[in-house]
Amino acid sequence: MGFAPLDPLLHNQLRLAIMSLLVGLDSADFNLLLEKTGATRGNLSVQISKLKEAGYISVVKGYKDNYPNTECAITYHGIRAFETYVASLKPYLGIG
Amino acid sequence: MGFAPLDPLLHNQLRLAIMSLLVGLDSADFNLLLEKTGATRGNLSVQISKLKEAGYISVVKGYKDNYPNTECAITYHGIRAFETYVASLKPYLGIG
DNA sequence: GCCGACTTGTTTATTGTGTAAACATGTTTA
DNA sequence: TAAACATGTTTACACAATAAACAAGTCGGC
Repeated sequence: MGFAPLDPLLHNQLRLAIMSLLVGLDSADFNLLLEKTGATRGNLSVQISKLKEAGYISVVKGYKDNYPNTECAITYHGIRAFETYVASLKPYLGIG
Repeated sequence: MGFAPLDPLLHNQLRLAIMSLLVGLDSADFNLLLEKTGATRGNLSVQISKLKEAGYISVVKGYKDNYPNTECAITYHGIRAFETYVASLKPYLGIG
């Protein structure tokens, strides 16, 4: 029962919250993530970029009611990474 | 089902591994932690200091077979913090 | 005894990361 | 048309993580 390395990208409160939401939601826009996570815009923007860069989420920029709108969705790769992270973390927590 | 803040002190791979071990072990010396975590000495030393500083663990320096020996044990405060962390983290992971 | 290798840990220095403040761009309202 | 608002992005700073360098003592051969 060793301690597996934890994906550093997911081992961050905000990025993990984003991924956790997207796993259950299929898709969410910037403002929904903002509301659900309680993050600042700046921080949310940065972390979305990192998740996108890693291919964990897809980001589509469009417009909604004339305003810019950023729609995020988790990718298959992201789901795999999230599941691996959760499994790797459990031994640390004394779970399962 | 919001996302509670995660104790930054515990939301770190090495410190979490140390705490996880100490929860189950009552007491462990520097070398045991070194072996079980796979960390470097420098890193382990730093993170032990931080956990001690927070009152999450107690550190007793003595000697074993003529060599310096650092014995670590989790405190009641540390157990509480660990349990709170685990409970706070679960919603992020989609657990219970 | 002395010198080099080993043991146990600490301190430091560098690199990276997290975050909020400042900024950019466009839209609505008065 | 000016002020306030909406949606993000960029940047700058402080903090954190880590390995390398260091310190202090111990053992073992000569």
